[in-house]
Amino acid sequence: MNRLASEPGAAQLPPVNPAEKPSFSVDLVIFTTYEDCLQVLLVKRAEAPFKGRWALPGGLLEPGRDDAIEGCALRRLVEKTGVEAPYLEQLKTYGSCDRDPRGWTATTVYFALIASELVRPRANQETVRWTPIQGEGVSCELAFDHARILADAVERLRSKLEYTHIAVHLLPKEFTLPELQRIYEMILQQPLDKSSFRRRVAQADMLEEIPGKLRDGSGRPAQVYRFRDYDRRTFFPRSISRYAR
Amino acid sequence: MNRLASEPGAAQLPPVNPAEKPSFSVDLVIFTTYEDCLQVLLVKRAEAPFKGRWALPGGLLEPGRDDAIEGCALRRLVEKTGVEAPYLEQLKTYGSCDRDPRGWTATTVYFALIASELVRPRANQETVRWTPIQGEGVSCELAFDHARILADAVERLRSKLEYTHIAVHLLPKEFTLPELQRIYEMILQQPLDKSSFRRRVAQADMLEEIPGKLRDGSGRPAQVYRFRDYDRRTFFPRSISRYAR
DNA sequence: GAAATAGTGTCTATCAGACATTATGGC
DNA sequence: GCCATAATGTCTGATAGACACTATTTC
Repeated sequence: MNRLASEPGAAQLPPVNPAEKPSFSVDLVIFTTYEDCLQVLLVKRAEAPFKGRWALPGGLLEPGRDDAIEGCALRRLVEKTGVEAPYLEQLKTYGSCDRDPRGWTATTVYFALIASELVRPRANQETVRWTPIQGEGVSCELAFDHARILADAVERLRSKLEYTHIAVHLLPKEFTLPELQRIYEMILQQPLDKSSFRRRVAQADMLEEIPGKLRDGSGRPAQVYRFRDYDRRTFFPRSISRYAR
Repeated sequence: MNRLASEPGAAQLPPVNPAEKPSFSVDLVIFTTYEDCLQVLLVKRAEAPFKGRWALPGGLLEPGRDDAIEGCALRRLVEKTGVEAPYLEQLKTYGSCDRDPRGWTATTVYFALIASELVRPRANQETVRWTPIQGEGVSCELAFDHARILADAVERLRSKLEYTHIAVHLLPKEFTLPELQRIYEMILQQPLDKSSFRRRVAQADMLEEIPGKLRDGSGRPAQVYRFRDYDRRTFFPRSISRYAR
């Protein structure tokens, strides 16, 4: 509040050299659950830099094509997975002069949750594949700063699982409570008490049961539920980790 | 996972027309507490568009000057306030073709908390000023989509107050518990129970008392505390709103 | 002593966590 | 009947919220 009374705030341009603009892209961390494991979608880079390495899907924002950042993220998500109505949330923006050897770049990263049942079979496992999350990331080396980005996304996902219901977006429209609990345990990597988990879900009042039942290979069939309101955000009063045994 | 096996993921390449890059800027929501009210720093726009309107401070990222986005935010914050070590956190990135009449722009917004005692007296109240937060924003009309951005920042601040200790960054290094409680009440806009508040702070074990005391105009003097660790993030097990009476 | 504010003590309704018990299917 | 899993019931220790009470200063 001392120097520069001259600075006109956000008053920018016209006379800005466009070559001095940083490149601006949108990247995606797309999660699903598959074979009892949290998985992330990776693509293999066909060009230098990091040619041949696995990376998060994404690409340059195209001002002539995308009206807004989120629209760009959604478009690329649909292109990659065919899923039209995913859970999509902005994670963070990463930008510096040294995260890409080609120069100053900024990328806004979104993370998405989709049910694996909705993903259409992939054409080419050589260039696009699901990769299981182990700990904070994946076992292979990723291009650019994508390992860091993925770690941030996994942390955000785990954190939000503690106090929201977003895990339902990893399941198809109809599911059972044991299936939902399994998602939580899989991602949080710890067993949860069944009774407490069900009490918590009931209190949130976010599910409605469907009079039909689902049978399993063995044991008593489980009640099938439907998510009541895909838009409303449910917040739990306490952290779910306290349900750990 | 079906169409385009051609897309090389984040592969972006040299031959992109720089004129098609969106403009990329960094904006700041700088909060302080002052005269018993949460305040935000606004600057008056000197140029069109929105000439004469109040706006959030910020400006274009300069790749030749800033190594990273956060560095750019910190530089502009120091320029505006003189505060060297603020609390600074990335809020969100807003980008679309219609948020600025001049064309496609993206802006990464940071929000900062500083103690009003640390701000050096401003040079020119005509172009830069603190403005009290009322409800979700300020009473005057803001330029661009800054009203929406400010509302998001206020919401984030209130939300984080519920489960973290970030309010200490709005106070000078040494303060009393009634002062800290007053900050919480001011921002959350509800009275809190003194006993519960103190129990909560004690459990977080984030403050250490200084054997000296602070006297007030009237009544018993209050113990002065110092924040134990400005880097460690303290999380509370429960939401603080439950302490409301 | 009165007023004002800081700080402590205590009671209680609530509830998370633990675990036992019952329910319902297949074989 | 047995096994496996789903679903419900019950007990208890911990604690948030409420509020009364004590402490320490100024006037």
